[in-house]
Amino acid sequence: MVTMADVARLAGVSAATVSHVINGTRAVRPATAQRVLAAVERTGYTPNTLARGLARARTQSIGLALSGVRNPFFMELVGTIEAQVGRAGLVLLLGDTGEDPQQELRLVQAFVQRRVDGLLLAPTAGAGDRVLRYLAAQSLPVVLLDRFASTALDVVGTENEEATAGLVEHLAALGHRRIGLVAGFPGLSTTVERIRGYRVGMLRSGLGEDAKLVAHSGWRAATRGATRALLDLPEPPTALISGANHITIDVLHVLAERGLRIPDDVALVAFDDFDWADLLVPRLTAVAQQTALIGARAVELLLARIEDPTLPPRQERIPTTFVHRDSCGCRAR
Amino acid sequence: MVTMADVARLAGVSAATVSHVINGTRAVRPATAQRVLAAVERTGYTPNTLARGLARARTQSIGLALSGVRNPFFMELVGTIEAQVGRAGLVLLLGDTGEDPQQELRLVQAFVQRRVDGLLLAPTAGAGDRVLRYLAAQSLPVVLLDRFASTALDVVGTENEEATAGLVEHLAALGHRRIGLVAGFPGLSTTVERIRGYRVGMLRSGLGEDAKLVAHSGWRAATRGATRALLDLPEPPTALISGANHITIDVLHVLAERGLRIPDDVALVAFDDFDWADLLVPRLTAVAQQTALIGARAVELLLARIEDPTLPPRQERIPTTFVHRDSCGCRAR
DNA sequence: CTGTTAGCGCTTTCAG
DNA sequence: CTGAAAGCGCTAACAG
Repeated sequence: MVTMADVARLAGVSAATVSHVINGTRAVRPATAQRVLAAVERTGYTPNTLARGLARARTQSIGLALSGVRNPFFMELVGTIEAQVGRAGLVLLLGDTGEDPQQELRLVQAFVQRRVDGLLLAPTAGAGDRVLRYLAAQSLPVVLLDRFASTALDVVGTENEEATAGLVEHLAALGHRRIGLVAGFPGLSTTVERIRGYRVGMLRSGLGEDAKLVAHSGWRAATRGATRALLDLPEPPTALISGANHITIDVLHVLAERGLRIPDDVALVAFDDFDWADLLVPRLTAVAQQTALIGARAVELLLARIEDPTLPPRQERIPTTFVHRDSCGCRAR
Repeated sequence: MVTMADVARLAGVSAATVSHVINGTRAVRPATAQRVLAAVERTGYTPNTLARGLARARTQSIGLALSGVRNPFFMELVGTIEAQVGRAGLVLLLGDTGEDPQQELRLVQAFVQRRVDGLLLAPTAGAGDRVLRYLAAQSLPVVLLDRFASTALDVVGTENEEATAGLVEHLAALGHRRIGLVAGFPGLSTTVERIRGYRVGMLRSGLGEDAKLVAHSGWRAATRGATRALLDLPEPPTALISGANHITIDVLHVLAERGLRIPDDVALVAFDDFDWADLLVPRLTAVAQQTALIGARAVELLLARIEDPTLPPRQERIPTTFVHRDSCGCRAR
């Protein structure tokens, strides 16, 4: 591996000069610069970012920790974030928390050890304590993704409550009285907020609260079990709301396995939209998160905070859009 | 930020000793070790991986470069690879090539500068030259993903040709004579192999070659256009094969927009399966790639090569599985 | 079993 | 406009 010293020798200058022409960090006589550049070219020199990072205490990299296997929504987010980060000339370190606080902590520590300049994190449900405290101690620029787990940090996420309430009201307006919710991973702020939104919607629609109508899911098997339990109620719901991306797929599977027709036997609306949602029969009515916006905004906030760590914490709610299709039973449009 | 020297001072030992107890790299008197560990604990010391990497010429990180936005299949791959890499105690740097050779080169260079220990790359179509040559010059452990773009490097990918031929034969056995193919991104080895497989299948089935029956797609708009063109042929195909993941979604959209019924108006089979493929009506018949296996194997090969860079190049073809459902027109099972 | 001493490759004062 | 030199924080001989 060719080093800066090699280039310096070949160009007949000092390492300092090489460094400066490479970084454009001080004026260099054009002729000298030319020789350096030529030497770089000839040797195929590539700066060693480790050494640079060590000297500068800046690595031009940021960490992203979330739970992707669990959630297609996050995989989309990874895409938009990677693009954004790349455009800023930074490199992305990616890790999967698996929704496990232990793993999450390990991951975040690994990132810290790598001296990332900033961190994007979708905190796990149990995270409240450990990771957030650890992060605070590191005074590392952080923005939380999707989940409002702290008011002391920047957070970018979706407006969950009103969106879910809207879903309920839509169903209620169609005459549904028993509306079930298959809620997301327990303990996440998104889950909590969507459940709250569901309640608000029920109340506003003059429908009582019936705790039995909200099913608490977990990992895949649990989600299907919870859905079946809902359908097995003495008085089963006539309409279902799926609380998230991956849940929708499970709900659809269960409905199919029971031979229930949508929307006639049971209407369905979902939180989170898909590429292929209008390929289903009936086409899926859903609330869509603005993934690209969320990702872009999160990166912006992080870069700003890296620039100026003293900024007051900002919490941003990105609005959803309602995609009115047919599974709600409207024969829409 | 607390440094190793701080810990050493607090524990009343030399930095060398601290280093050795942390890395378990030489025997240390238990009592001493205890003091060091205690000091680490008290100070909340976190090793600086940059410095370590600089000294060891090893970063415990690997780079992954592919085109995710373009391809859900790759996003799945990212998931399995991340898990595998994490399990090995390494960190993953992720970058998106956008199927653009320029961007790909920049990305790979960024990874090299970061001194990743190894690289996983799904080379772009135009990559043959630049990147691969650059990589060769770096003598960096590399394994290519999905695309057989070099015989000098390790490659892990799917068995494309026979799988596609099988799809054709399946359709032909059902009586189809005009079978169309919506091929993938031009120039990729996967695309080339699947087209070849298509031809083989046609020949074996006693169907001639008709170049007009294979549509060459590109980015999204192009894919839909190509599909429409196929359907607008004077003698349109009675069956369609989708050449990849994302193409299937576009094909389905076009079919829907034309009001064509599957499989009656046109049968459809696809390369690549989905989570939700059996939620469609009719359920989609497809050839599934073993994503998890591909990812796992790629990481294994890379780790092995990092251990021993002199290994001869290995090229592995992971077999596909045929998921027989209804869109082919069999009313299967 | 432990400490000293060189680096690893780059950046950045401080002089000139 | 340019060079010398002192680190950045850690590892790894080399001595004891």
